Amino acid sequence: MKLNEKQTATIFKAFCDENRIKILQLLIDGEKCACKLLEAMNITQPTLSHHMKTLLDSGIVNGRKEGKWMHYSISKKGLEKAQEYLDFLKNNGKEE
Amino acid sequence: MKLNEKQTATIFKAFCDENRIKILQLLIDGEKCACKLLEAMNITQPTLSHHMKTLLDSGIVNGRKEGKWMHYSISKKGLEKAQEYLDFLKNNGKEE
DNA sequence: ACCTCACATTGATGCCTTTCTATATGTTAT
DNA sequence: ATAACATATAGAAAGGCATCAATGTGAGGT
Repeated sequence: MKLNEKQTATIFKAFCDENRIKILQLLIDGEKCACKLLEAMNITQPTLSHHMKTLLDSGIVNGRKEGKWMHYSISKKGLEKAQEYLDFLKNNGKEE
Repeated sequence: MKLNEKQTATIFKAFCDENRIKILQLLIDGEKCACKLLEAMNITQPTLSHHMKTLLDSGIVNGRKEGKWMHYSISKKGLEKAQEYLDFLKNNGKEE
């Protein structure tokens, strides 16, 4: 595994907050702009922005700017990285 | 998915702390007792105990008491639960 | 140019987590 | 019984994180 402990923790930060899980659920059926997410959640706009930053940093979510809108979507690549780590643990440290 | 946001977050708490990742790495090559983990880590015994509780709560680690020793190991079942959730996200909310 | 809208950033506050020391619990050996 | 050991728990201090109101930025529209 080429990731260190800190990097690994950063990836999984995406999944260890209730509100971020809620956001991921909202993104399951495809890309959404921040304003749509905000409507669906019970938090203020700066709080959403904060969580989106965490999600982007984790690599689990992609961001795309279009005019004044930010569109967010789940990153399959990011998910695969997380999955790789779980597989790594499951296979006793063998890389597959 | 039968898990709510809180439960999901609890599972992934296992992976979002640097020290807990280090502990998981130590458990990769099989069951270890708390004292062995303590030797390998740079933390005090109560701190280790705290992290082990978090790991047990997440379901990612199993605990087995034998005399005065606690033996910890990675739970394949717990890992699979985490994997299921990642698959769920990856497959746009389809259960496989 | 100006205003408005969508979002990010700043700074403050409260809470939750990590960490420690000290102590309790439970187990084994003497 | 008691001593020694392994681990858990309690309580406190420190740091980090989530949250908010206020403000900044940057894009479009008038």
